[in-house]
Amino acid sequence: MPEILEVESYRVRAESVLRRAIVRVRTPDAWILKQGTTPRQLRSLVGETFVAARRRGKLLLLDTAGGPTLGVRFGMTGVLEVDGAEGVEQLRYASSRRDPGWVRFEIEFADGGRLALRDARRLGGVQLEPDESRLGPDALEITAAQLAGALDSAAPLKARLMDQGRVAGLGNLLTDEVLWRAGLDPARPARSLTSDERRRLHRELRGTLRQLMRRGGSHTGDLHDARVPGAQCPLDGAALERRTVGGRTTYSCPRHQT
DNA sequence: ATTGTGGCCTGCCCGC
DNA sequence: TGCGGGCAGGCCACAA
Repeated sequence: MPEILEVESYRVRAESVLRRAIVRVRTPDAWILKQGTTPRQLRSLVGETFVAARRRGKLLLLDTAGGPTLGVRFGMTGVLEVDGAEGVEQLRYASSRRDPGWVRFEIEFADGGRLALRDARRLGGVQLEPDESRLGPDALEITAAQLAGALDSAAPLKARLMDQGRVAGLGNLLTDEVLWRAGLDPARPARSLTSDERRRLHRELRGTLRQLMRRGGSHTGDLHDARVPGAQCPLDGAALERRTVGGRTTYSCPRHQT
């Protein structure tokens, strides 16, 4: 499940394709072309070079010098391959199989290298000129004030944190981990947080993302192994609650998340 | 406008 | 051993 941490590691890896001439674009699966992007438009990348690898939330952005910007989304099982290697060593739920039929999009460079999207479940996507303005502030950079703005809502706290238009980058696992660490009930109305609780959430959000980045990804959280039916809270031993919040399976501790 | 719901996709895992 | 059903979840269309 590529969340912000995995996509950031893809972005770093994608920097190695900058300034390399694009000689071929393959689009074997038209399904993953989004927002009306056509194979013909994508072939206009031939002759260009990428000059910057950016990221906003879970969206990877590859800018060309004079041509369009390429946007890549990874869905749940998407993997970025660069010159045959993967940007993330172990993606939970993403099979490590290298089925050639799972390559949905591929760019070849003059030196023989390549950049490819491999996605077993086809939930990822590729498009030219993605609308970045639809995304909220990036979760790795978000300020306390921006977070407070994102939480001005009656919607459940978790739903708001996962709304990519409000905060960009958090998925189901990271959100559960952050709220568990912050001791906040995912189902609480977002605007019910006190200023102390908002400060705590902001601090835990930043700390969690940085720590899990160093550990190796969204699946390395302290709550992660307990996100199974019947497990106990790793913090206080209470029986974890499993429910649906914001449309997503949610694990939380009824004792210390209030 | 805001919030919630269902569906898409398909590999994987569990129980029979 | 094979098979069916449920599940995973990012994202989008649509409903209320």
